[in-house]
Amino acid sequence: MGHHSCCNQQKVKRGLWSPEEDEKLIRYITTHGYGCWSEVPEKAGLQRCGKSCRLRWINYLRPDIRRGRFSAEEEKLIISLHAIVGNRWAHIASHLPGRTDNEIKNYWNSWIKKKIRKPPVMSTTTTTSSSVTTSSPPRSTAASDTAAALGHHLQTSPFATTAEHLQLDAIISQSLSLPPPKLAAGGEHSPPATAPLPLHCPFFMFDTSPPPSSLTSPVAQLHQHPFLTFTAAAMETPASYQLPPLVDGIGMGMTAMDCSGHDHHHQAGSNGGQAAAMANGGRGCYGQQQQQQQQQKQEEVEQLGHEEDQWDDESAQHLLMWDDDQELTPSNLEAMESGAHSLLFMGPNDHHHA
DNA sequence: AAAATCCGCAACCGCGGGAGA
DNA sequence: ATCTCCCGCGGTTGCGGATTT
Repeated sequence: MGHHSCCNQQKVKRGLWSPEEDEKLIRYITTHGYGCWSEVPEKAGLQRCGKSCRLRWINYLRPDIRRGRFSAEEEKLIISLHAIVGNRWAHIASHLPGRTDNEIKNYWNSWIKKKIRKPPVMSTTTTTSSSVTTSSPPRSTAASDTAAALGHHLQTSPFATTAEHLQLDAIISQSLSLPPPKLAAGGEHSPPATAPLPLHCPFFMFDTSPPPSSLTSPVAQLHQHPFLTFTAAAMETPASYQLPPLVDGIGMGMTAMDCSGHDHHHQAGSNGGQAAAMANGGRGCYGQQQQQQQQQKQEEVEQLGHEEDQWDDESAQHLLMWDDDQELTPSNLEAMESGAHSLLFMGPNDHHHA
């Protein structure tokens, strides 16, 4: 395994940076800038490759870098953005000033993944904070529809333009920074008027095209649900009620997983925490035919040891775990609908895996 | 107290894409 | 049209401190 082309020279140092090296790099960049990274090491008197210098500067030495723990708001933002764009860490980082993609990636891979593995305790007595989400209805907004359409387009079209990516970016930014828009008026499936969803509720990037009129099942009625607008195609396939793809393959092949398992234990999808979750307003939702699979999984989970530390984060309290080897069944959907679910959270996807 | 294990984080690696020759 | 260089990104590794046994 050779090093990167810029690192082929002899005497290129690797590993941790010393304070002296940091100082040299800072001094050089603050006085000269970094026009061409490949030239930086030589001009700065460093025995590093340009790539290493760039990484060190961007991830650690930049003056505007923000260090320390992620705040609750940042955490929610990460969750929401990840639900939309998936593992595009640089994209997510662009919405979190002072945070680097590397930092967010590490954060997600450790902390949030751990949370997904240690699911919430579904208490019947809701907390004060959860009262917001349990009563919050699904909502659909013009912005989310636009984002959904854009997301679908960017995913499916090889000719998507930079402007379209920027547009999606703008919508995301706006939606995450402005107060939740009012619910659309009217509609036979209008949700009850309740408090707006909290910040952490992400968009749904599903196809919002109307279902065939022939569909009259509860599943089909979900199309009218402003918050659960799955594709008609997905709903029409009895064998596998899989969620339609989100942006860049997010949600591909993801299917429903039990959310009210015994002992409140849930497991995210395997393959390194590839999981999605759906809030269910504090209620469990089961697919009966999933029970056996679930039990098997539960046993595996229990063998892994138990969650003594409970998942008490508000933003994660009502997540229904999904796994990519299980199916989203009509009964699941009905249960979700009746529970006035407020959050759909899509975890990392593994569509890159073979 | 020492060894083993876990976990967070910094850094590396490989790949894809854009720009320029 | 092709090649080369460089940048930026996501995935992965490995170090070192913290925690557990």
